[in-house]
Amino acid sequence: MRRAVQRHIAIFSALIPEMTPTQFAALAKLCELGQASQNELGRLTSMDVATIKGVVDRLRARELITSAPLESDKRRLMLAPTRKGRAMYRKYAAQAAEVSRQTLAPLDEGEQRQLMQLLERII
Amino acid sequence: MRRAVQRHIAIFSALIPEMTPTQFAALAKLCELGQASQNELGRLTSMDVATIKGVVDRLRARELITSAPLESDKRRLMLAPTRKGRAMYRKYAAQAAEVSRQTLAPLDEGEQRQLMQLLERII
DNA sequence: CATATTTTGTTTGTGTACAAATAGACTGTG
DNA sequence: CACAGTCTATTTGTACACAAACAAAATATG
Repeated sequence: MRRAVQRHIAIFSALIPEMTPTQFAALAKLCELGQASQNELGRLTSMDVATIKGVVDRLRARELITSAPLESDKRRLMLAPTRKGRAMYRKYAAQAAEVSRQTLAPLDEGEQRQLMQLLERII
Repeated sequence: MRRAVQRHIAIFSALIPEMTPTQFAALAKLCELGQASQNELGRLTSMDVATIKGVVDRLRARELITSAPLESDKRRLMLAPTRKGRAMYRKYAAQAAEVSRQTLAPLDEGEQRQLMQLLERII
């Protein structure tokens, strides 16, 4: 599994050198949701609180997302993609699908579905 | 895949808290080989040169392995497990198999074999 | 209402993981 | 022999990934 992930990340970096798979995952999820708190986004992308903080910090530093404390719950840090972040997401959405395609390329379509289903079940 | 690896690591940590999966992988491979250069061990465990260095440093700090420059090729750093390292490996070899067993537990035997084979093919 | 508990976020420390630059040692070829 | 190219290891910098400890805010419960 570790090696498979390594290969997947290598393919991602080749096709989308502008950001990491983790950053893209967070940005993509946030674009789908429109907005979310940092903690929510972490849960939805399976990232630790410390990890998501780092990812969010880097996305914010690149002005791909914004963050602001929520008035109604001052603990929560609401995140939203910027125009630039949404543009970045749109730009690479198709490429991201291509990453999956290339990663699974050695398998035929049935095998690909099978692998995905088996992985789902051991999560 | 990332989530599956996360779960696998969590199971590993629960059963073998004394070391990380990466450290165990390196120690196990070195015990199987008897000895190897740092670079060789890195290649055989799919670790980057910088990564294997860190892993080796930590294993050596815990006196699980030794390292010495090779007389016949002064570039190479020959590694070997210590008595303590071999004992550690023996102690956890069965537990490591149990980690795999638990990780794959949601699948029946045929599905487990299938998953392994599919993963092999996308490496 | 008061306080115990939970939730959210931050900080620190350790451990992978990889790229790129560097240095020293070896090998092959002219 | 010389020296160009290769191999091994190190260093530095960036980016996940998680545990543990902490603080502040919100909620639950008596």
